[in-house]
Amino acid sequence: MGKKYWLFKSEPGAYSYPDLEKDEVAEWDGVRNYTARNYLRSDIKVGDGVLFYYSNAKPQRIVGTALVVRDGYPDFTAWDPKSDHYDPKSTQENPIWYMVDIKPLTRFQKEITLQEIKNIPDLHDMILVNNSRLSVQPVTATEWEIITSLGN
DNA sequence: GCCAACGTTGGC
DNA sequence: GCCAACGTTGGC
Repeated sequence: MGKKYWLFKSEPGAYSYPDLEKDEVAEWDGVRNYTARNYLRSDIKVGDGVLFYYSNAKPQRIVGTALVVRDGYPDFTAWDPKSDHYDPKSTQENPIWYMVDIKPLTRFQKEITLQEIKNIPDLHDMILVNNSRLSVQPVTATEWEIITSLGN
């Protein structure tokens, strides 16, 4: 399997790119959507590229890239009753939710806004454009190339 | 702040 | 298993 590409969303007030740079490695926890979970559990692998997107921001935009440094493993925050992401249906024997670890790669010199993406015909098929709700989504190699060459 | 789109829940 | 009702996300 070759290298694959993804887009992860975060609200900058909840977890920003500078937070990732400070932490050096982030556990991408708290995803509670089955489509996104399937990607995290089965498809996202060490070495894959991640576009870091700010949702609910002004403007919404991609601010940089990150690198996957750990394959999917159970999201233990689901087991913690004190966590905002607690889910009593998930157990250590039968975990429901998964996460990966990422580290910062490059912070864009020029951030790419959602509006710019919508203005580029070759990016019109991005899930970001067509299903704005999915918080972990695949990106094609072509889309990755266009966006990173504009940003860096 | 509004609301469309989407995902999940639960009654049947 | 279907689908209506509800809750959430996130763009505008």
